[in-house]
Amino acid sequence: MKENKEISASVVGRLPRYYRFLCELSAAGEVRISSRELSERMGLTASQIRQDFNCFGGFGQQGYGYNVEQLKNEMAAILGLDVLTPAILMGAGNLGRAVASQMRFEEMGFSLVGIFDTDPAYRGMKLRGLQIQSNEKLADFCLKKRPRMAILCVPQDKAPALVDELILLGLDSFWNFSHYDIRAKYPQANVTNVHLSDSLMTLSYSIKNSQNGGK
Amino acid sequence: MKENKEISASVVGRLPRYYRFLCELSAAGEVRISSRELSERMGLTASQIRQDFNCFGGFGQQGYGYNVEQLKNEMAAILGLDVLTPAILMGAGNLGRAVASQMRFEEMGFSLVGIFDTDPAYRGMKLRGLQIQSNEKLADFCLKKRPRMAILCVPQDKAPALVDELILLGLDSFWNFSHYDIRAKYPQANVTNVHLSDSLMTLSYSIKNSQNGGK
DNA sequence: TAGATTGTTAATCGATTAACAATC
DNA sequence: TAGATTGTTAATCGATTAACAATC
Repeated sequence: MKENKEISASVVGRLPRYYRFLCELSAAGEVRISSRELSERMGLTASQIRQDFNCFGGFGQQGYGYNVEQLKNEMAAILGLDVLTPAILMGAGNLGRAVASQMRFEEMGFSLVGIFDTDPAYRGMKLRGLQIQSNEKLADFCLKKRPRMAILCVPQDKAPALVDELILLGLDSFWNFSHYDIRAKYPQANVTNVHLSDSLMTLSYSIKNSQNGGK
Repeated sequence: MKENKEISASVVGRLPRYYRFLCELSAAGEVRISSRELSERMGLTASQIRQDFNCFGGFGQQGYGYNVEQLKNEMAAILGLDVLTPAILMGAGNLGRAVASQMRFEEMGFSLVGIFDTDPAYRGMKLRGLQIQSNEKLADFCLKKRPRMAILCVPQDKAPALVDELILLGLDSFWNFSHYDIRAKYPQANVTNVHLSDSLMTLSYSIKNSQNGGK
């Protein structure tokens, strides 16, 4: 793997999709694939695919293409799926519970080790075999289990203080479902934002600006 | 509004965030804002902000800046939030229920008019005052209520056939939480994808490629 | 060897930033 | 009027695409 140059966000953003297609090809028993074939399946150019892969090294073979299994494994290693980062869920509301019960964390480079919510109504409830705990137990828990990543599913106004606390407790990575801008205050943190409402408004834009517009 | 040129996806992707900041400014009672001030708050360049706004028309005034209230309203109109598109939720699993109960559809240009799930276990359950219905009632429902958008929260393998059906029933827009590539088959559909697992893998990448790497 | 397809360099395209004249 | 800030054009930067020599 070429460790020198920084990989652009555009390239990184395409990696999970490459990985997904390679998993499907692998599951379907395909042994080799050319950049042209892959480009047709994925709706990209073959050039882009080769450029993207070559950010990380030459995984192909001239005249042959790429070995599906090998490329899939390379991709998993690049994405860091082979090392599990311990993660906690903060906020066990509708969205938090959906995320906790639905995501296959272990296949995505994480293991969910704790779930916290301030609301006593959830106390005792279990998700994925994990009991929902009070935030009062957070500090102790972090000392013992050393989670590194937090999934932020708390209400907007609770996010800033909570992030401050989590940073103090040694976490440095966030999967952020709130609109709080973590990177503004902690530029060194690893942050991936999921802004569902932004995504929905984007759809509104494209509907109202399509041929049929308002209908 | 300049109706001529197509607006790039990069610009459209920034509109909801502009709108969000303008709502906050408005709520805080701010009357005017300059592109420089806004750029500092948002972490963008003033140039970019002015370029973005001017895709849609000149909303500012030289020497003064922008009127917060007016700009907010313009933004809402551009995003099409003032017209509600009727939408249905397909799939009332964890994620579907979270989305249905959490999103403020009416503030984002949509109204949720129906919820459907094949699983009889959900029959009778209510979300936002809407009863979860059997898919058998879908065709009749669409004839009556004419939903235009569907939120796809169904398992991977159910998506292709379901989209075929929804297209036949007159829907042309999708908020897609599955990995099924709707646009490949229906290039004219309005589609916004939410790929939670891709998002999570992206975070894994940035963690494992940060200074501390694997830890 | 001949054919295929990569890895990589060069060309193009688009998006972002800088600069500044227009003007409130 | 003088100062501020837009709208817009030009310059820069980065990402995508095309081309092709290297090579399996």
